[in-house]
Amino acid sequence: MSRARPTPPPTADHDGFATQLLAWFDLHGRHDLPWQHPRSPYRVWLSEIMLQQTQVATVIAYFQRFVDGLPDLPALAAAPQEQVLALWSGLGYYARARNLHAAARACVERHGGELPRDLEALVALPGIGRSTAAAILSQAWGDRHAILDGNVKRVLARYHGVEGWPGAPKVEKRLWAFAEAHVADPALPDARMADYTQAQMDLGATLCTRSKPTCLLCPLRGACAAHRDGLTDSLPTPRPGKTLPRREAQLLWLEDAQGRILLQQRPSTGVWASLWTLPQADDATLAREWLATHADPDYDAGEALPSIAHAFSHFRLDLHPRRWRAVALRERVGDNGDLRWVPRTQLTALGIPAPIRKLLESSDATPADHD
DNA sequence: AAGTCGGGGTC
DNA sequence: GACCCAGACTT
Repeated sequence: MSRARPTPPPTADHDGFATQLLAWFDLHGRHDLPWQHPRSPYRVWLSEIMLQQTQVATVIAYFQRFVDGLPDLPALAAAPQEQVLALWSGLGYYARARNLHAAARACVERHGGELPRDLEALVALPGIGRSTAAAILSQAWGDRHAILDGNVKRVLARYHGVEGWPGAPKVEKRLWAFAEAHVADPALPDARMADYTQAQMDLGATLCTRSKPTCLLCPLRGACAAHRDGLTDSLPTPRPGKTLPRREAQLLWLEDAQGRILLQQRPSTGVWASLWTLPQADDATLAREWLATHADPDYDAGEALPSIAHAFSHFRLDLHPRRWRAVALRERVGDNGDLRWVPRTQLTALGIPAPIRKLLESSDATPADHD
């Protein structure tokens, strides 16, 4: 060792953690998730990517739609990016979709069209980190690897009484050490690695929840430090607070005489990268200039629609939509570059951010006669 | 170590 | 409103 550890190494590793957990899983775990039947490396991989920072209930419908359209790795690799983003549309964190796509193509080029059964090779693929790679290997093949996702962090922080925000590298390193120690327990059979990985996540998702954990039914309560010390409400330590900045933007909703909507593809970097949205301006003055440059109607003739408040992880965005109907674009503008007239029936084929799609679908296809 | 990247569920 | 969630990536 290059340096002395300030904290003692995990010693409470072979204490029945895995044994108790597996016994509970057999009776009370989730055995009917879509990616478990059938369970294949491709389906496990896809589910793990979709489940990054996203809850199971949200993922299920997206997973079904995605595997219906792209049922295996070669199909994903051969698909155009537009289709992949359309299937991901509404799920968020769109870099996951682009990385998934790129990783599939890398597997075709480097691994014979299959997902490699190797931790380092998986981590080398875009979008797959240490925990996701371990989850894939243990669930798809039963290989012996520790995972450390949000569920396991919460379970281990309570079970071992680990204080400090789990996102801090120092705390995360301790949690990894505990996770590895449990996996090294000889009482955990190789044949049960897939169940063991699933069991940890099921416990965290159904009993050891962030608020109001159901300790009465927990198979680990006998050795849980937080339960013993009355710290289940304060562990894991919450993330340090930060106030989010607020931004505003104007949305220009233009429809032509046929009811088609003018959409604009966003740049390949930044928020909503490569997705299709309404043309956007930072303020009303710039919105007026954009309209004067691209189309004929008077700005003030547009219908001001209710504002939309949308929260991102790192800022809040207030969108102010304004709508014009039966618009014609100026010469040399439209259906070129990043602008496209899109019929309403084609909206499902494009990757569109959730609040924009909700706005477009909330309104009548025909011009409103009210006033 | 901090910032970037969505959207929905929960309290 | 604030906080969280089957994280990874960039700087």
